[in-house]
Amino acid sequence: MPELPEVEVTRRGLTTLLIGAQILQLKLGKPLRWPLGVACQTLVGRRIQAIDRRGKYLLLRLDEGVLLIHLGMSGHLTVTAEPAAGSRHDHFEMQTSQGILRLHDPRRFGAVVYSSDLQHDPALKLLSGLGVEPFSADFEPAAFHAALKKHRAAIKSVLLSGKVVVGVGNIYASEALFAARIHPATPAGRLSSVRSNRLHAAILQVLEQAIAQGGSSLRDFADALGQDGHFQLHASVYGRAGQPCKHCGRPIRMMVQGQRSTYYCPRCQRW
DNA sequence: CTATGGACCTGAATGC
DNA sequence: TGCATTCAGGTCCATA
Repeated sequence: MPELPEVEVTRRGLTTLLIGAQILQLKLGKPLRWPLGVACQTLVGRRIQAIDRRGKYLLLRLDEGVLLIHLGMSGHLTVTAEPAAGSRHDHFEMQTSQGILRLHDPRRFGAVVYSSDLQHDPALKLLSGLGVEPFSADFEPAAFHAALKKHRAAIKSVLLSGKVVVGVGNIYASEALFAARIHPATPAGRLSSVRSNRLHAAILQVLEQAIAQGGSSLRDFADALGQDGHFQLHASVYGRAGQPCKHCGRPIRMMVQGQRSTYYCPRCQRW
């Protein structure tokens, strides 16, 4: 679930519920991707002042230090009032004065890492090297085109790498390339400025639309039970191998790039 | 420096 | 029905 839109929707939901909350207790389950990096007891009493996002990382800014949360492949954050029957995949729980923040993450690729100061390891290492935020002023067509020129790999892989722009995951990489009518295997550095501009616009459009749709899961999110949103993704190509292209009717194809599935229309998307 | 493949972990879906 | 294989929304790290 967690591509940038889901993370952003989560961020907004958490912001309305947890700003100003004081941490009362922390509970850890099985190990996540990295250790928390601080004794739980140390964080008790601190307050959540703001919740930001960098790429797919959530940054809970405390009155001292930052809690960095990543949802990995299968992570899901909820806030509930009740202690609730703990599932065996709830690996992080933070009881606050305004509810219990709970990370449910079966695959445990997610992480919760504390940093007393973002200029510090390991947080610095995690956040440095990330590409520009798609919704920042830095994500601008000419700069995007210039950045793509440095890469010889397939445009799909470059989008996924997050080195040029963050937040475009496996689903939206395919979707954005379809919207821009660009073949996923095209070398990134070979895109003309016209096509690069089209991709730039497509990325924004696809992410914005997904966030707007994710808004429907926001209500569920704020729900006391924190049920899963099930907001549907009406994908044009993702997961639609063999089904007709919504534009030309030809069958959508799947190929593997960098061990990830890519979906595309061989007719609408060209080099 | 860029590019590629493996690793991490669990559950659901598919195949025999 | 049971068991093995494949695949899944991410990204760090070692290697070439």
